[in-house]
Order: sequence, then C-alpha cells, then structure tokens
Amino acid sequence: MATVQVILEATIQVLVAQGLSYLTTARVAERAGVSVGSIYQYYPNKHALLLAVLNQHLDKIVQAIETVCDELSGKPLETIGQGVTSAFVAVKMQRPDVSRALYMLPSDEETDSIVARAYERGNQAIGNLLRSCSDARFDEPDLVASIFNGALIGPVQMMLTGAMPIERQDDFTQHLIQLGVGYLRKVSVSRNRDGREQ
Amino acid sequence: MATVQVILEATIQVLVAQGLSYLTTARVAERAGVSVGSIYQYYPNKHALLLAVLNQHLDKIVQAIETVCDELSGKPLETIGQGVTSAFVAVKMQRPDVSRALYMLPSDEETDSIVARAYERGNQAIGNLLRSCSDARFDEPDLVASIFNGALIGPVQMMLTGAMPIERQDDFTQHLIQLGVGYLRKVSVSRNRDGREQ
Amino acid sequence: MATVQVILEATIQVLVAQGLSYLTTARVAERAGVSVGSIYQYYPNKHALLLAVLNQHLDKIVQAIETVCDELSGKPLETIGQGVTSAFVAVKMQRPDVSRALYMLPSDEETDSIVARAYERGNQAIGNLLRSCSDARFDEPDLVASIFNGALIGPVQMMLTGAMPIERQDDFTQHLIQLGVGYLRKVSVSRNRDGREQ
Amino acid sequence: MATVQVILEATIQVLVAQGLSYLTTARVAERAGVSVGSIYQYYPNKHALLLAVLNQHLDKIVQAIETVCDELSGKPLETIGQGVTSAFVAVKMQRPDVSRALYMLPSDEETDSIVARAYERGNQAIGNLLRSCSDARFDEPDLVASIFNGALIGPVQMMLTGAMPIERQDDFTQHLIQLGVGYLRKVSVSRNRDGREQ
DNA sequence: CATGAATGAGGTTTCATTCAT
DNA sequence: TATGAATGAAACCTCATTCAT
Repeated sequence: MATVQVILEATIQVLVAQGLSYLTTARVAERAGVSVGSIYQYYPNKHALLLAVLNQHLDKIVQAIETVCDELSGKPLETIGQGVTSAFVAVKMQRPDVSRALYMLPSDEETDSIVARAYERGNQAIGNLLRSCSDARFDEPDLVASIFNGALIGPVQMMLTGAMPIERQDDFTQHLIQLGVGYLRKVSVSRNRDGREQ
Repeated sequence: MATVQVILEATIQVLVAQGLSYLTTARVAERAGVSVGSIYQYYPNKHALLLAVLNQHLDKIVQAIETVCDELSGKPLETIGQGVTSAFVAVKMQRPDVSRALYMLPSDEETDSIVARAYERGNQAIGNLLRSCSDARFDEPDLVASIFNGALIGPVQMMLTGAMPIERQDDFTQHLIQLGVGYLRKVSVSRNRDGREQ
Repeated sequence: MATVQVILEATIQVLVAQGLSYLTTARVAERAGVSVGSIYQYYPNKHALLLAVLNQHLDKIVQAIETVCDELSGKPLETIGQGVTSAFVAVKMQRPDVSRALYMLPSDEETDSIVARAYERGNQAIGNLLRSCSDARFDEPDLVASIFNGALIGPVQMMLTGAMPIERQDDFTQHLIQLGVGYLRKVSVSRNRDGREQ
Repeated sequence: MATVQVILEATIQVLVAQGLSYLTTARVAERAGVSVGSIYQYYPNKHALLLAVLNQHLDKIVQAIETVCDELSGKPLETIGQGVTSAFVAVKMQRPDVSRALYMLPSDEETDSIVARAYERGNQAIGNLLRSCSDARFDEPDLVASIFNGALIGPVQMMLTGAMPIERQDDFTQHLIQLGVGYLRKVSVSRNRDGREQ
C-alpha cells in the first residue's frame, strides 16, 4: 500500500528534522498528509511504527552488503577487505542524516532483536565471502566475520554522531580498510593459487 | 552529597530492571527512597538526570582506559594493543547490565556530545600511548587512536545487546586483540630499541 | 432481510462473549460476517443498533408473557399467580447469558423508554388477566399488575447477575410463586363460582 | 481526604445532570474544581471511579437497611414487613435522581460484584431480623430474605426509571408493603407469645 | 533541605461514521 | 447494496514539574 510507505517516509523525516522527542503520531500523520487513524490502520502502536522504520532501513543496508559480498565472491583477501569496508561506509554515508536519526531510537528488546537480525545477516554474507576467499583460509570464518562486521560499526557511528569530523571521511575510510585488512590477514592462513596453504 | 549518588544509582537500577519507558521520576524517587522533589533539588529536569548518569558511567570507562594507558606507556606495540583491548572489554563487561542499560537512552545532541567527549578523551589517551610506543611509530597517531578506539565499540555493543553470544567472550576478546594489533602493525612504522626506524 | 437478523444476533454474541466495552461496530461486523458499512445500511448509528437488540429481546419476553396470560384467562387466582411467575422465570432463564448481556447496556432515556414500554405491555396483559380471574376481584388491577410484574424483575435480575446462586433456581421459583400468590390474595376480594363476592 | 469526596460528588453530579455518555474525566475534574490528574491520584482509571461511586451509594442504602433492621428486631411480622419496605422506599426515594443515575452504569463483572455484595449484606440483615421475629418462624430465613429483598428492587427501579408514575408513590408503597407482608405470612409458621408454634 | 499532592499540557489511541469504489 | 480504507474528534491517561508545608 502506498499509504504505508508514505507513513514510513514521514516518520523518518520527522525524526531527521525534529528529533525523537518531537516525533508524535500527530506530527507524523501531518507530515505524511494522512490522518492519525491511518497510522493505526497499519501499525498497532507508535512503537511498532518505529520498529518498522528501523527494520526497513537496516534491511537496505544489509542488502547492499549482501550484494557486494556476492560481487566479491572468490576474490583475494585484500580485495574483499577493501570492498566490503568501502561498501559499508558508502551505504551508511549515502543518507547520513537518516542513519543518524535511527540512532536516536532508544534500544529495547525489540529494537535489539531487529538490529541483531540485521547484524547476523551481515555476518553470514561476510562469513560466506571469507570462505570463498581465493588466497586465504579462516579457521573460524563466522567469528571473524562478526568481528569484522562489528568493527566497522563503531567508527562509522562515531562519525555519524559527530564525534569524528566528517571531513576526514576519506582518510577515515582508508584507515578502516587497513583495520579490516590488517585483521583478516592476521587471522588467516594464506594459500596459493591452487588453494594449497603455505 | 550521598543523596545524589543514591539517585543516580536508583536511575540505573530502574533502567536495568524496567527499561526506559518505565523510567519516571516517581519510580526513580521511590527506588532511591527519596521524594520526587529531592530529584529536582539536584537536577533541573529529568533529562539532566539521565545525562548525569550517562556521564558518570562513561567517565568510569574512560578513567579505566586512561589508567591502563598510563601503565602501558613506553611498552611495545603488541603489549599496547593487547592491554588496551583487554582493559576495554573488561570494564564494559564488569557490569554488562549497566552498560546495556545506557544504550537505552535515546540519542540527542546532548548525549551525543557527552559520548563524543568521552570518546575524545579515550582517543587522546590512546594517541599519547601510541606516541610512546617503544617499537613503532605512527604517522597520524590521533586518527589511528580514534579508529582503534572506535573499532572496539561496535563488537562490544553487539555482545552487550545480545547480537553475539556472550559465552564466547574469550574467543571474542582474543579476536578483538588480533583486530587491534593487526591494525596498529599495519599503520605503523616499526623502529628498533634506539628509536631508529627500520 | 436476513442481514438485519444476522447483525442483531452478532451484536448479542459480542456482548455475551466480550462485554460492552468490546462492542464496537467493527467487531459486530466481523462476527456477523459483513462490513461495517452494512450495519449503517440498517441502523443510523451504533446506539440505534443497541436499542434494536434490546427491543427485540424484550419483545420476545413480553410476547411469552402475553401468551401465558391468554392461556390463563379466567383461571383461579392461584393458577394465575403460579402460571405467570413460572413463565416469567422460564423465559428469562431460557438464555440466561443473553438476558444477562442486556443488563450491560447503560440506561438512558431511550433504553428506559423501551424498557418502560415492555413493562407496560406486561402490566396490561397481567392486568387483564387479573380482571378475568374466576375466584377473585381486584380494586386496582393495573396497579396490582405493575407491582406483581415488577416484583419478579428484581429477584430474577439478582440471579442472572450472579448475586444469587443459580443452583437454587427451583426453590427460588417456588418462593417467587409464594411471593406472587401471597400478594394477589392479600389485595384481592375473593368471589365464589358465580362471581358473587363473599 | 477531602479531594476524594469532592471527586465522588462531582461524578454523581455529572451523571445526574448530563448522563453517562457525557461523563468524561475532564468534565468530572472540572465540576470538582480539581485537575484531571487529581482523579488519577486516587483512582487508577475512570472505571474504578465509577465503581467507587456505586459502592459508596449502595453502602449508604445498605446501612439504612441495617439500621432499620436493628430497630425492628424482635418485632412482629407485620411490623417488620412494613418497616423494612417503607425504609427501603424511603432511602431510594431520598435522592431519586442519584439512585436513577446509578442505573446508568453498564453492568459488568465488577459492578455486579459490588451490587451482589450490597444485596448480600441486605439479605443478611433481613435474614437475622426474620429470625428474631416475635410471632413467626421461617424455615429458610435466608432464602426468604433474599426474595423479599429482591422483590423490592424491581418495582422501585421501575418507578425510578419512569416506567411507573412517581405521583402514585404512596399507593405504590402501600402495595409494596402488602407484597412483602403477604409473602412473609405465606412462608412463615406463626407462633404465639411464648414462642410456641401453632 | 525534603516532601508529595496537585497540576495540566500534551501524547497515544480508539472507534463511530463516511463515502468513493 | 456492499465494502473497508480513511477520517478526526475526542477520550483516557501519564508524568515532568511545581510549591506550600
């Protein structure tokens, strides 16, 4: 339904423009150009609406990661580390205000579970990618994937929330790549072109 | 004043036990064993109380980091990487429920600023530590410090919010150390005992 | 129209099953298997629907009373008192949940007027019956009828709403009969078979 | 607390003056001259407020009955029947608008339970009174009391809700007395002054 | 300093009703 | 006639904040 998407979009806009404490159902409805009642036709309560917004956003992020992982399948370690990191930074920075806005949501069991699910999907995509790596092998690809994935989150969050100057995004990304690649190398066993380990 | 500390503690307890949506001044007062009015004797409003709680908590974390950085001053890269990482995980996991509870606070400009300040202090301590490193030199020790610092945040947060199984904490810490050390090595120029670069 | 009856029945079912505060047009429509709109095809508003339900129910009760009164016409006082009382208890207890449900409706001028009309019809039937009584005469048959009629209502209501244990229904009915007959005797002037008073 | 009584009184006034559908917490507060919040300081929700009003009203009625029963203890059957009936009509008619208003409350399990409790207290008082009767004995005084008590309710309710012309209150009361006394006589075994049954 | 009853703005949510299809 | 998405007035209720004691 078009209405649903309009409501979700309006929710983000209010969040971005006014902040969480101004996010009332009335304001969302107004910005969406619908009546309050319409929100409740699709979401049982305000909280569910926020969860839906978060979910949709994270889904987009994860999909981007999954796509990149597909493309990088079978590539060498260096390429993988660089590719995934760049992609991650790119999606997050595509609409930094939106990414930023969603950090405003107070965490609770439900949001945590949504975040966890997204994180897990990311881990899986990366884990599989690591297993496909042409020039390295990992003893615990899933653990490595989760650390790798997690390691990107913190710095990016700091940048988004303003703790890190956003102008230095390029330096920053370069260093994130070093972080990722450095780690992957350290926990991998390299192998030559035949797949034989060295 | 003891009362202030009682109130702060009560706030955390309510947050841990009931969650943000149950955190009302009345409930905090009740658990603290004081009257609502007393809260307003020390904090101009509820928001200020929450900021104080966050601030105090982060302050403890940062102090622990600073202490460790002091102790590790002048040590070799490997020792530094391992020491800081272990210490970070240790403080965060000391009272995981409390760490967890503070993620519940919705972010806004003021919380962001408090978080940024704590982050910055951590960066500085680590930056100085890097500068003191006996066997390596960094071109941009502050940037490196902020990436390093940030990289620890994400995985730990994922563990605290349940996205990562807490039982694997040891494996997890080991890998975090690899992450940190791998990165530091990668972006450093090594030097021998005399300080001469190789 | 069958639809009307379906709606009325659904209304009672919702009332019985969920109570007044759950009685919404949406829920009635759902249980009736029609759309909300259809309810408005037949009733101008929710209130009118409730009045219709009440009206129909009371109508059935009154009809039963009228029928019994017809049958008892010309019979002696004892037979009349016993017959009307038994019949009243019988109809009310036929579907006790439905009788019960209708007490849920908040009284207002319109419901009162419907109740009053039903009561009045009952009074009239009983009044005429009293006038036909073969062995007694009443100075004010209409007043007597209304007291008699009213006297049955209270105890039955108490039983329906659970204030009186329903298991004792038989004892209870016997006593109600004593109540009615005792009263009728007390306010009557007996007469012999010829109609001549004694 | 004075505030509580003010709120209860205001609730009744709104109910009497405007009816149930106009009874909103805001309107009660306004008439009580307090803020909405104050209502919620004493009652968890609107429903609880209504129950309190009903409870207090019924309590007064029952207390009046109990007082009369005390006074009539040990008196002969005729006196008892007449005394209790007159008292019942008198209290109910003392503030007919209030009595009337409380019929507006939709019945539910909680109101039923309050009504049942009041009814039961009335039954007990009357039952004990019957046991003390100087010139009659009852096989099942409790059942008799509940029928007697219940029999008064219906006619009075009909009068209050307008189904019976209120002008005829005296005739009406006389007949109610006949109803009660007729019944009591019918189900009693008379006894002489010594208590010996005849 | 401490208390806690009172306040009341404002938020969330419901649901009878409408009307374009 | 039937539908059911959309409406929006209005209700309930919460809870941060105040202030007289």
